Amino acid sequence: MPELPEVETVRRGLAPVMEGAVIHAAAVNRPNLRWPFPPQMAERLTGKIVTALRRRSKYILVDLSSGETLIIHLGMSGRMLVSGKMLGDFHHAPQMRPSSGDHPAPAKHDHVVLDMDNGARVTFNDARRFGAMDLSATQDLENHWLIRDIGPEPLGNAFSEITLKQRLKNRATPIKTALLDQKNVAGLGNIYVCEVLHRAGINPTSVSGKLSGPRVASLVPIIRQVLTEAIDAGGSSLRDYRQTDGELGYFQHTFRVYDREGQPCTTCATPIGRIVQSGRSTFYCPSCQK
DNA sequence: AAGAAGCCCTGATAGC
DNA sequence: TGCTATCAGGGCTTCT
Repeated sequence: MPELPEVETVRRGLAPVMEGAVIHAAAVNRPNLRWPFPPQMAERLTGKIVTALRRRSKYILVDLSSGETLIIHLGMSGRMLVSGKMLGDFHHAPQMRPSSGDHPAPAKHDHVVLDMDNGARVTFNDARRFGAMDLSATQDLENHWLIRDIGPEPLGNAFSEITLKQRLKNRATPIKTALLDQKNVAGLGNIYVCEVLHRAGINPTSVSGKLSGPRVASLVPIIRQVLTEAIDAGGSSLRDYRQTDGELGYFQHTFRVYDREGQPCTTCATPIGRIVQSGRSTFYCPSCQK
């Protein structure tokens, strides 16, 4: 579920409580998520200042004063919970130091817990354990095996009509599958690919390499728009989440096609269809998307 | 080489 | 009620 907008929302929620703060204690409650944690992960986190929180594709990057970066992927069910007495005030007064305590009881699947020196607690909970964490030298981050093959950030300058056309040229794979491929463009998942193709009026089964230049070009601003709208929706929900249970990243959002099989298309009222491509559900309007 | 299927993992849900 | 089958999906690995 977490795609680029959800991950960005989580990053923004974590930044005020983590940036500039020291990781006072790190609890690593199991040896692995999808892959083993790096050696001595707790020790390598403890006592380090979080100098910056960044995002690359669906990865959250936690830069540390040690020169290492903690790479976090939420996978499918990963969640971040922020707790602490001064929860609602971190953003405005990050220098305040609430007393420790005042955290919810440990929950099932709380795999990594970071206690910051400002009293905030950041808990990574992931039922399905498709998530991942690793440590990399910050300098070498771009060469990390999880990151090195990822394509351009869709909201950055490196993503353009030219690069997308280049990537799709001569490709026999359906456009749905191509947009899901992180090498072509970073951060899109099943939900937003479906939404993008609906807005673009492109049938998900269209052969990538046979789409006309203008149609491929039209995808670029639509991808940017869909992601930006979702990030904005997430951002506006941050405050609400912090005031309630501190859970980040899963906000109320309505989709035009995703998970709406049989329901009327918002554009033409034709029932939304569902097909399976590369083992994943694709939702689309058989009438609008040709 | 490219494309598609397989796999990991648990919880929610549907069906019996 | 309770069990079982199915599905969800990011992204690496394996197969064709």
